[in-house]
Amino acid sequence: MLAKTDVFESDLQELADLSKALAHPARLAIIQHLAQHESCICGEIVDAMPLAQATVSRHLKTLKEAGLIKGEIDGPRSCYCLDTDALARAASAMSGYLDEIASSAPRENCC
Amino acid sequence: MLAKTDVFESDLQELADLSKALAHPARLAIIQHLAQHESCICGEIVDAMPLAQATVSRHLKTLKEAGLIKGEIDGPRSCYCLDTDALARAASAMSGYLDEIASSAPRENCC
DNA sequence: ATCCTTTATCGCGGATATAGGATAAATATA
DNA sequence: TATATTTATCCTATATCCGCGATAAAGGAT
Repeated sequence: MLAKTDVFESDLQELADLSKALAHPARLAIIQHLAQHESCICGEIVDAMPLAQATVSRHLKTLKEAGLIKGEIDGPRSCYCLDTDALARAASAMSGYLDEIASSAPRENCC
Repeated sequence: MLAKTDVFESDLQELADLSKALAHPARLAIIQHLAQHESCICGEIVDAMPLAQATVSRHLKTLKEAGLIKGEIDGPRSCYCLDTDALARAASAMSGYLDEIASSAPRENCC
């Protein structure tokens, strides 16, 4: 893209990036899985998803690039887990935006 | 897509769709603009965005298809405004998901 | 050293997303 | 009726996303 997005405020850009990371059910399911299970071995995530290993690995990379999860490549095993601080910041940013919208006065005079 | 996404739970699919609608700074800016201004004439939204009219119109369509905004085509003018009920539901769904994640026990034993 | 297991990456094909010029449609106005 | 205004849509180009088979990389096991 021709960098036309640079003209938007950085907080909106960050929130858009976060939304993009959340914009796939597989990634939402991976986050949920990591939250609900002790283990975070990659193979178990793959088994829990109805997708090929390569596809899951790609989603994990996307989540890692977004900073929502952490991963340690440990030889033939990889350990993934949530970045709880980052997720808390993400939740805060998202609810901050949506609450600000929700608290705006309704427009009865149109639509 | 080969309908592979159908295998995910519908609530995750809906949340992913919502996230996708929010996954562009222009759309976030449009929502913010509609929340902050009385008027919701399309032309004013176009003027407020650093994008071409055709591009803004497409983003508006995306938001409308996601159910986040309402629009009335009224001759040569169009009136757009927030669907506050839908946005409230969206905020609830998003925070419900993220809070559930955040409330999961942290995993000190890995990563 | 040779397999075996696990995971990341590459490469391809197909589907979407994004941007915007050009144009059409709808209506108000002169 | 002719014109101007406003907005949606069409079209094209480009970029990104998605899924997955194939392969590479990195250890562990025998």
